[in-house]
Parts: sequence; structure tokens; C-alpha cells
Amino acid sequence: MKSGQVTIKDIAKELNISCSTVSRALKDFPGISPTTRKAVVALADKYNYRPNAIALSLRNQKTNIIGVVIPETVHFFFSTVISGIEDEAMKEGYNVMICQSNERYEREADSIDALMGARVDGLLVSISRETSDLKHLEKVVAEGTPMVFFDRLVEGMNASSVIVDDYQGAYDAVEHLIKIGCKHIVHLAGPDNLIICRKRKEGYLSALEDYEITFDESYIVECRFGEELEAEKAINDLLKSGKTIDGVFASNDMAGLGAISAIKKANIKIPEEIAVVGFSNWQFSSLVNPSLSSISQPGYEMGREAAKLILEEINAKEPGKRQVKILDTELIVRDSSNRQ
Amino acid sequence: MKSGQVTIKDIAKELNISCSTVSRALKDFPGISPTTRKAVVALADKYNYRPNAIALSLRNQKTNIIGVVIPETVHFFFSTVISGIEDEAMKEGYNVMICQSNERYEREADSIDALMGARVDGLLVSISRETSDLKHLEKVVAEGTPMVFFDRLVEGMNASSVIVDDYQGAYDAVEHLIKIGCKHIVHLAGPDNLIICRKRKEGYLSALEDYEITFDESYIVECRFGEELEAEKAINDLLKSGKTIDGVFASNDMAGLGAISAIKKANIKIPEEIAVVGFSNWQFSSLVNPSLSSISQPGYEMGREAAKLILEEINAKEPGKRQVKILDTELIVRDSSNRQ
DNA sequence: CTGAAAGCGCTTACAG
DNA sequence: CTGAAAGCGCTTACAG
Repeated sequence: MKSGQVTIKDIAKELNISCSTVSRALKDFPGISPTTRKAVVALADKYNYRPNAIALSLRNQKTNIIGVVIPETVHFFFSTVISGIEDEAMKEGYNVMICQSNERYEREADSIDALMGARVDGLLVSISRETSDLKHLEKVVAEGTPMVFFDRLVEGMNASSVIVDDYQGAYDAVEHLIKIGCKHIVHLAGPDNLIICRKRKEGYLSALEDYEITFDESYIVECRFGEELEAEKAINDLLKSGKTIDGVFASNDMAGLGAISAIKKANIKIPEEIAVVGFSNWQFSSLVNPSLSSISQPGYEMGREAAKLILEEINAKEPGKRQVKILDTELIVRDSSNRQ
Repeated sequence: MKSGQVTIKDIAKELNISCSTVSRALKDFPGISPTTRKAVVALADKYNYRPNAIALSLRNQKTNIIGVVIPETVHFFFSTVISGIEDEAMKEGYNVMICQSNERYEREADSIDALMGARVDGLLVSISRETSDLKHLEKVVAEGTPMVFFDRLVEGMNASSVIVDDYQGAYDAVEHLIKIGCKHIVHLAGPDNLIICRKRKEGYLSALEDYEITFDESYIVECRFGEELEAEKAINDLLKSGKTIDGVFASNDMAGLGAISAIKKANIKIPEEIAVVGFSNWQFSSLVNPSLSSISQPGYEMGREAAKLILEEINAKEPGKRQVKILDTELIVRDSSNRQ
């Protein structure tokens, strides 16, 4: 016997009454004699009775579980999102089942299958950097399970999402660089299949255009997310190529750190000669040397909002319309771009 | 209809056969006619049939879910542990349900209740810094649900655990400080109800004793985990008190950073005048200024080992004996204690 | 006020 | 080779 937990049947047997009565006594159902109720409650307490959530799920066709598919739990940003999701879910009586895709398409698809098999009431998804085929997600929608994207959404899918204003954040970052005098700004871009990265690139381009800075194709270099060594190499190569660089806008903080590292090794001064701004305001960007300017993203809030949206959809009688919740970013200027 | 997912019944109806037959066809049960099997499999594919894990759980009295209770998901160390748990669990066909206690006793107890109600097959627990009453954990053991502690274990409980050698790690850190010339070493300790903190303190005391350094009670200051401001204040107060300090051993990296901050603000040189060593080797301790020496803890490995242990217990026919798996730490010397 | 029955989705021992 | 029945733990419409 794996589970020593007591059931309604056990209580009924010991009290010589029916399961129906026990069930009703336990939930303050109207017509139950006080004597019976008391006896049942006392025994339930004594044996530490807990309703079997599995049985309830099967009967109610509702698991009270939210499934989460996330690229990696170890990224600071994502861990804050998880924290927000968990807090909100627990508050509303839901449990959270988490699968990390480790940035692999196949594992993402497997995770979604596992979560669907577990009959989660809703799915919160942030796609992997590899994901471009959307079949696995379309199946979810087709089968009628509510799904909400956060941060890394996909386009053309009938689902709500919570994102930050990546375009505006990137624009703010580049405008800031321009205003402190940068004219040759490199953009360390992320993978093009992620919308957040395309938006950030657009923000970069718009800012250049608005300030009439000529655009040089070779100033955009794509690096994978979370691979600061790629960023370091990219900047290193550009520096060696003899190109003039006086600013770097990295589409994530890790890439920004890679850039800083390359620039320091080349004995170039930050921010005097090259200024650097990252994206995401990683927890300790303020502690590195030089501290990294960044576009701050509200991860915890994103998690809570995503959870709220999915709970709304789960509890809606009829499929409401899709919402896109856009959270504001904030430019945090630190030493890496502080020239005054 | 919340879940549009197809059931065995649906397939049976469409094919005009019984549920039993569909069930058997789906799992390559011996005596099933190839024709039937093919028809069933084809339809299952077409409708994207997934076994209902809830129904299976109820029938098998086994959910294939591992419950995890963790102080906070946003700590780098814990997020690596989660990653390890998740990877190992997924590999073995298990899902992971995570609850964070946010370092609160009550929320920890609620989480365990929720997980027990969900009938998880086993529980992986790292207690909150507030936890000293163990009733909620004893219930788990009494009810026969396997439980394994990781990192923050409790004593006197019939459960396996995975920890690092906190005593030895602390000893190594302090010995290192002594060997580079420190004679007045402050210990920023953690809460005493956490065994890891008591062990670290013991390691500190043993090293002092072995090297015949006189011990001064006021050099041990307790700070809560994750509260670097407390650590900063503690060091600040000590410096102001006029006490001689030439070394700091912090029982976690955040406290170490707080110490660095206080020392820098007092214009005292690190590591020349005061050397600092932390504990846990936080992801980017190498990037702060000065980079922080630390005792490295293998979080990902801890997660995998904990998951392996719990799976072992879940699959054991009879209750095996309790194991304690101790992982090695490693001293990483960086600028904050590099006096060469 | 209480109980027997049916059903959520699945599996499997028992018949045929 | 296939089906009817029972059961996992719970709830609730239906009787009494």
C-alpha cells in the first residue's frame, strides 16, 4: 500500500454509514444530522483526511493544475516569472506543473504532450529559441485547452499573451545611447524566430532612423540567448575588423556581459569609448564591473498576470476574446552607459 | 466541455467495439486481431488520443508526480536544483509539481498538504528558514509517502537526504583565509534552525581551533538568508565598533556581497586588508567587483541525486533504509581573497 | 436525514 | 479474439 491516506470509504466503514453521508457531512451539506456530522468530522481530523484530488479531478473534469512550459528555470528572469505564477496560482487554489524545454523544440513538444495528458486546466507557455513549427501548440488550441503565452509568444495563434513592450524598450535603449553621443551602435540580436527579438531589432532600427543615423547591416549580429561567449566573440570580431564602434545594444543582459568582457579585454574604456546597454535587467547587473545599464522587465508581474489571464479563461463560461497584456519596461542607466 | 480530448470510449463507440478492446489494442496486448488493432491505432492517431493520466492515476494508485517544496525558486542555487530534478524526473516519465514556501512555515505546511492531496508519489523538500516545528513533515512519513530532503534537511526524521558537506566546505573556506594571513575572521552565520548553517558554523569553529586562533563570540553574527542588507549592516556595525577584522566568511554568497559592499563603502581594501569568502558559488560571483571567492555547491547534481533517491524509494517494493548522499564542495578562490 | 446507483476514464480478471 | 463487470475515490440526482 503506497498511500496510507484515509478515504471516505474508510471513514464510512468505521462509522457504519454510507459514503454519500460522509461526503455530505464533510462539506456542510444542508440536511445532515449534527451528530453524524460531528462524528465524521472528528474521524476525518483524527485520520488527517484529505480529499483525493485525483478522484475529484476525474469526477469534475478539472484538475486545478496549471501547466507551465518554460525554456529554462535557471534564468533569473524566468525564475521570477515562475515565482509570480506560483504565488498567484496557489492563492487561487491551483497547483503548478512545470516543464522546462531546455530551449529544445522536441522537449517542448514532449512537455506539452505530458501536460495535456495530465489534463492540466490551462497552459502557460514561453517557446524555446528553436521553435518555429507550431503544430504542437495548434493541437492544444484545437482541443480546447486554454493557453496563454508569456514573453516569448508566437504570432497567428488564437491565444492571449503577456509580454513587455520589447519594441519600445529597445527604442529607449538605443535612443539613450544616441543621446549620450553614440553614432556607431552594434546590435547583438537574438534568434529571429523569437518575436521578442524581432521587436527589439525593430526598436533599434527605428531609433537609428528617427535620429538619422546611417544603418550598417554588419552592425547587427545574431547571438543565441544565454550564450554570452557568442556575444563576446561577435564583439571581438567586430573590433578586430577595424570597424568603428561606440555603442552596443544587446538584446539580453548575458550578451551585454559578453560584450563588456570583449571590450575590457581589448583595453577599450567603458563607457567613454564604447557604451553598453543590455535588456532584461538581470538581478545583479548592478554588481558587475562596470555595472550594466539595462532595460528592466517585470518578470514577477508577468508571471502573475499570465496566471490571472489563464485563470480567467479557465473560469470563463464561454471562450472570451483574446487579450494581449503589455507590461512596461524601464531604462536603468548604470556605469556601462553613464557618460556625463 | 472543457477538455476536447478524445477518450477510449469515443474510439470504441466510433468503431462499434468495447472499451476493453480499444484499451488492449492501444497497448499491444497479445490476443487482438491485427485488423482491430490497426483500426484502433489509426483512429487514436487521427484524434490525437492521449491516455488520461488522471484516470490512470486513480486506477493505479500512482500519479507519476514528484512534489517539490522549495524556499524560493528565484535563488540561483535552488533554480539549478529544480532544473536537475526536472531533467531526471522527465527522463523517468515523471512530472514535477513545485510549491515555493517563500521561506514561511505556514506556506510550507500548506504546500505539503496540497501536494499530499494531489497524491504525489513522493516529496522532495528543502525546509524554510522559519521551520522548526516538524509536524507537517512527520505526517508525511506516517502516511507512508516517500520523502527526501535536499540541502536544508531536518534531523531525527526517518528520511533520506542529499546535502553538501557544509562542515568541510566551511572548514576549507576558513582554512584558506587563515593561510593567507587572516587572524580576525568574522562569520556571517545563517539562522540556527537550519542544519546547513550550524554545520557551517562548526566548520568555522573547527578551523579556528585547529589553527589556534582565539575565538571571539562577537565575530559571529547571524543574518537571515538572502538578506544582503542585514549582512552589510552587520559588517558596518563591526567596523564602526573598532574591532579588528581581516577576514569574513559568509555562510552564503548574498551575505558575502553585503560584506563586500560595506567594506568598499568604508574604503577598506579587499583582499589586502579584509578578505572575503562566500558560500554557494552563485552563478555570477565571478563577475562582481571584486569577484567573490566562494565554496561551490553542485546544485544541478543535487537535484538529480534527490530525484534519483526519491524514485528509488517510490519504486522499492519494501521500504529500504535511509540514505544520506553527501556531495563535495569546492573552494573557488577569486579576487576577494586572492593575496598570493 | 440517509442510502444506492451511476459515472468520470481506464485496466484487467473473468467469461465466452 | 472480444465483451461485461468491477473498481480506483469522489459526488450528486434520485429514492425513500
